[in-house]
Amino acid sequence: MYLCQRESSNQKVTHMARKLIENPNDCPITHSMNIIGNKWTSIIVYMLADRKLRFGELAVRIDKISRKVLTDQLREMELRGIVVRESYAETPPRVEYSLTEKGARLIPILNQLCAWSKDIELDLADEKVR
Amino acid sequence: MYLCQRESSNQKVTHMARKLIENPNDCPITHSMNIIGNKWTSIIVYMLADRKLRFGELAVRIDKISRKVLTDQLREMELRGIVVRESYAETPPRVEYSLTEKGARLIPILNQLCAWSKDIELDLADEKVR
DNA sequence: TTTAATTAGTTTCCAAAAGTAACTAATATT
DNA sequence: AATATTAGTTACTTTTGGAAACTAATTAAA
Repeated sequence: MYLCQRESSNQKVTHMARKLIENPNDCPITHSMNIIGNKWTSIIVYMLADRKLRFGELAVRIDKISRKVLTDQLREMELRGIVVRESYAETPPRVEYSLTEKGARLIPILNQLCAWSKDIELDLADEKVR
Repeated sequence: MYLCQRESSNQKVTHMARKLIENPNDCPITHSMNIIGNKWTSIIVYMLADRKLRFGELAVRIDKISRKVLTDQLREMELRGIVVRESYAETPPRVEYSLTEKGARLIPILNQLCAWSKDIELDLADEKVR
């Protein structure tokens, strides 16, 4: 029930591990949520829809994401086969992230999700409280 | 940037408030993630697809969810207009949750997500480590 | 007539995930 | 020698999620 970091690119295995929902019956929605059930994964996929982006480009486009969390998410997504990381031995370093086929197949679904959320009359709950 | 609990049904306002991603440009995917970007919301919606369910029915169907988190999620979803809570003054109490129109419109999207996740060859990352 | 059962939650306390800010390595440029 | 650049790390704090025991109100059973 843990997704465990293995050797990937040139990172050490720092035992970052995310707790997954147990899913003995292979409930597909549970499986889906174990992959994209967090704040950032879908946003990252969406940002990569058109073209590959460098780490820093992702960071500014997503704006409020911290570099640490962006790194963590990208690692997990790489492990899941949603993104590909390409690192160039240049100075300063260049690292590009792009969607895999599997990641790309999420895009139309995310578009529908966007349509769904736009469809929604601005409700009270969206107000900023405190 | 906080979603704040207001009077709902007969609960007191215990200042449970969830931090939302700031979204000044109304990015639709960010908006979506502020609504369903967590482990449980989609699973709860999916469980309610066919019919209304009582609190306890949801709890056993979702299995590993804790009662506290289930309560929290349902409150937030109610606030968001995704579910409706109907409480009957019986003993023992009966409380039923059902999807709103808005919630129901998520179902076809979740079905596609399920198809996407089933489509995926069982990858190494799914192994239970530790 | 105390005792148990039922349901929809709370409460307390602890673990895990997300976030912040400062720091680093390896050059290239000024 | 100092500064800039990029893709991260590190150490730390805050926020969220989770486990387990507890409660209220009433009916049913012993």
